[in-house]
Amino acid sequence: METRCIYGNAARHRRLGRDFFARGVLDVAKELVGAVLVHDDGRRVLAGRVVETEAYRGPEDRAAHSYGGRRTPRTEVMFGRAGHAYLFFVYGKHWNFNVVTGQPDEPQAVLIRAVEPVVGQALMATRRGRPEESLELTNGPGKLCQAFGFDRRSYGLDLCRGAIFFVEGAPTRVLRSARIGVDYAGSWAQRPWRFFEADSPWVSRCPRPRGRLGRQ
DNA sequence: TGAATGATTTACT
DNA sequence: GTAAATCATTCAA
Repeated sequence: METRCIYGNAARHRRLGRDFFARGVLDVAKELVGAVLVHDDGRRVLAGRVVETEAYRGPEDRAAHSYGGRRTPRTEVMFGRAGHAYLFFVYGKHWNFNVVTGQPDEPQAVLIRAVEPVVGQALMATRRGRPEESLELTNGPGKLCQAFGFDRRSYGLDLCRGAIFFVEGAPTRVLRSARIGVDYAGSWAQRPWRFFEADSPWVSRCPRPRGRLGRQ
């Protein structure tokens, strides 16, 4: 599926479709790094290259909101079809944006943790209260939601159609680490289910090096 | 109906 | 480096 040009050059951009998302969450999380997240509300366009993701794989993953098959109004969308948006509110302030993956009744999702702004930095800067060139625009899951204007209104939206979507990006070097902020999950927190672009200044934080050479 | 808590961010030392 | 902010969601009663 073609979309109109959204960032700068004349290249054509292909929207990621159902088949891309209806796979295992680890594959999708890894391959989303380098893709471009777009929010086109018809008046303004925002876009950013995904540089950091995390995979959450219920029901077995203790770190996932869908752990143990927990099916609530909040997690409901994760039990449905891949390619839909799962948003949740945390710490009394922040929204986080995910895309559902896998097959129905496999409650998985990829958390988008950081992007590199590509289009619409001025609006992102206004919403974030930071300069346009600031790394703080979108280098965290809550920050990018604020910059892109994501909140409960986007819950359940189909990312294969509509105003919010991903387009294919160029391949890039992807590293992995443990996920962030899920220490409550015991050994599940240690699994290397966080994926991020090597050498990107836009990732939310540098992973703690593991091993003498800082290898992943 | 009430209590606990969190897939974070920010300010401050 | 630490700590406070702040409220929707969840679960127990």
